[in-house]
Amino acid sequence: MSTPRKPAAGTDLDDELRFAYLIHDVSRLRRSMFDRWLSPHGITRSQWWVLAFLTRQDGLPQSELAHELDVGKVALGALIDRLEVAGLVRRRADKKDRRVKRIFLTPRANGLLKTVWRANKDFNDQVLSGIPMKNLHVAGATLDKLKQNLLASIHGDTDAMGPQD
Amino acid sequence: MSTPRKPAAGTDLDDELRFAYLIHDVSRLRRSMFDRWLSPHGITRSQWWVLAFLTRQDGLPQSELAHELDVGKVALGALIDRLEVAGLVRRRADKKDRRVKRIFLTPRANGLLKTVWRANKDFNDQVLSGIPMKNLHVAGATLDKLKQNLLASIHGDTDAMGPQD
DNA sequence: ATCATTCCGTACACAACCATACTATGTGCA
DNA sequence: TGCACATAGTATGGTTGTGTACGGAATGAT
Repeated sequence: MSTPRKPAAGTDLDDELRFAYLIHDVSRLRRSMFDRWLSPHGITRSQWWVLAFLTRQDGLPQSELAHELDVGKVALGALIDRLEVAGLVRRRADKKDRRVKRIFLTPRANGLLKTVWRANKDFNDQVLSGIPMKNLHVAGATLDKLKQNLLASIHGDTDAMGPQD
Repeated sequence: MSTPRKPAAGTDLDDELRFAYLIHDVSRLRRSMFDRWLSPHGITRSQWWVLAFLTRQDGLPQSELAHELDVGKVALGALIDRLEVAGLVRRRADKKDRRVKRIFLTPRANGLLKTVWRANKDFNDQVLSGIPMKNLHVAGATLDKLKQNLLASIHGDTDAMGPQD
């Protein structure tokens, strides 16, 4: 396996930048479109993400939820605040450990979620239309590798990454 | 044109979700890594992005800069505020049109940029390492198509996209 | 039992982004 | 000229996210 350190000989800097920019761009576009699309429902993408996760694991402590969603405790706390005000979730104290507050969906949230789930699927269908399955898989694998590289650079590889002072 | 509405027959919902999540994830990871990496330099990724663009076109009006960077006028205004405080850019009034303020890099910014440019390249090299050129191109094309779909859904196609009430 | 440590959630401060509304200025049309 | 309209930048307020610091509660060691 001659996996070169660079993607390939002759790769132009602009190619790399273009790709980095594309990811950033597509991600931002998708988020903003989905947010706009979601706005009539009265929730945001981040809020939806929280609710969606709770449909699979209701009653999680805030910390675990934050970890699963890969978001800070503070950010999640603020999200829960708004969701609670909107009547979509409820905080309930854990009886064994008085530090933790578990988050539960309300019936109202369950109703909303059903609508949004299907809508999310339609959104994905539309956005992925005209893309051959094969390309989707190659792109998926590429992004996966990218993700691994990024994760790897968090752990041991940081000395090759920056000033570090 | 039989561009199917779905990417391909048999595409699983989970495939679509996985891909959407991958983009989101990779983008966020990359941003956060780069931000962390950039922090010793005293600027953020967004600020760096502004400066980088100015190296190619110094003296742009705020509005044009905002358009080029695809960010709102307000967001850019706030960015410029901070960059000005940090002594990295300067606002100067246009003589012909007293409404516009043109943004210029300071010498200090030019020094900083030189360092960050090369570092950014190293970062990209590292993150893209082990990815065959061919895959990068396929993934690029896929993301491009995705972007076009997203942009298209802004204009005419919204009736297939959501509740719209 | 007490003390240090660790963990949970929150408070606070800040960066970034969006949408809307506003001021000041320029432009075009009657 | 004068008035409607468009544009540049700012103000304001809301959402999401980060990092740091803090109080309350559990835990482990002595």
